[in-house]
Amino acid sequence: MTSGPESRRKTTAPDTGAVPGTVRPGGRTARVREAVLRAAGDALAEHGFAHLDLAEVARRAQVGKTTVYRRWGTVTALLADLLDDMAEQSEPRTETGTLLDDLAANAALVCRTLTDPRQGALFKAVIAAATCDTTAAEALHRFYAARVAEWAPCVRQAADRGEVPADTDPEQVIRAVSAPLYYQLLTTGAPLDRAAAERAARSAYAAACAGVFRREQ
Amino acid sequence: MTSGPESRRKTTAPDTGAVPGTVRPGGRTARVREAVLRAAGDALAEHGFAHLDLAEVARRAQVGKTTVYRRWGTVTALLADLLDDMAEQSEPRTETGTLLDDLAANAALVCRTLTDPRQGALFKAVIAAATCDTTAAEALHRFYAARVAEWAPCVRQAADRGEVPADTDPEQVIRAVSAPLYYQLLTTGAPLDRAAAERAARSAYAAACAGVFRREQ
DNA sequence: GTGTTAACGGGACCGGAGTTCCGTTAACTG
DNA sequence: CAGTTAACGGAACTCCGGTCCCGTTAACAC
Repeated sequence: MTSGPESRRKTTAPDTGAVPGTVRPGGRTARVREAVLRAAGDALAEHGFAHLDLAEVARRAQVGKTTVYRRWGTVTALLADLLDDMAEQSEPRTETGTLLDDLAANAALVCRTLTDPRQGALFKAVIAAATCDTTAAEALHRFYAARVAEWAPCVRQAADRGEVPADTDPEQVIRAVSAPLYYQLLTTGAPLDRAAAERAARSAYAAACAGVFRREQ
Repeated sequence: MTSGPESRRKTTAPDTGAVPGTVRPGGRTARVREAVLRAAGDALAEHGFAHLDLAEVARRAQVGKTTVYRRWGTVTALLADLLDDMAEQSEPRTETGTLLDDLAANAALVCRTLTDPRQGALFKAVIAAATCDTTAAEALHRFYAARVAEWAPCVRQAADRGEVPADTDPEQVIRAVSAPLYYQLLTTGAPLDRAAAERAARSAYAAACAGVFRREQ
């Protein structure tokens, strides 16, 4: 009863089940992706997550509405892709020689990122998306895991120098630097300034020295 | 040219500009509000912020769709009202006698709240809403300001006892307890367990003792 | 170069969120 | 206990986000 595969052979390919953009990722496809991600970032910085619609993104990117829906489908999926794209352009870690200064540098970097109108808006949006969508949440976890892993070595070096207990978990220290900054961004109206960054670094440093972040047992 | 106020006097009142529910807040109006807030909480725990629509809330609450749109209008406004409602039912602070234990009690409370399926979902949703809507953001700030103010006294008492520097800012200490818990909830997949709460309390305590949260100068 | 077909793009289409209209119910006043 | 009218509720309507269809363009293979 099934119509044979040779019947109705059209120029339109049968669905391969795969996501569009994976078989011929060059040229036009790459240009479209770039334009859409840029437009999405712009729209996000203006309207925020709640009022972001794919049709408008398509318009801004001068790309067919259908294309955006076919390749990304949902706002959260687009955000996840945007975050993955951004993960590739992270500033390299600086090394100062002391743990406190390294942490301060990290805090300043986080602070700068969250304060930047464009990046800040993006992060807020992705966090919002992550609260209600698994795909976005996983992208966010991946992103922070990578960032934390990049900065962890400075804690390991400090442990070698004897600045903190030898069995200190480096990743916990790095997260302790970011936590108060994100918390302040989300739950208070107060602006993220240099003092807040300084405090975040000193707080994480004091806790690490006190042995709060030592591994279990 | 304006039609006089006596012309066309209908039974329907002219718009007073005020939000419905403020002039006759008793009886039916109160019942409607209660039913809608309950239904909104239920829907939120199920679908999350992104897929919450007011029509469904109205259906669950067995209330006219029009009523919900008239009184709240947007999802974020409804969330703000829901948060204000929740702010009234906070558990009272416990007093243990030492700062570290007080902070641990606070951390445990926050942890319990965020872990609870219903309250946790609500908080995630409100945070998401706050990232893109001023009304929700203000409600969130009010909420945390109240919570922080409730717990601040334990730091003040500790300062009197000499546990921490006298010019320690109590609110910063309390926020330092919550920050890592919220950060973990949002940016990692790791579950919020007792150990995380314990760490949050000890970290804030160590930093406070080290004088990180002293007021400017 | 030529051929295949992945990927794009315009336009018609559809469903449901949000609005408007107006009649009904019941909260407050005296 | 009436009278006034704030607030509710059903139903029709509008508008637009998201989908579908199908023709066009151009990436990759040879």
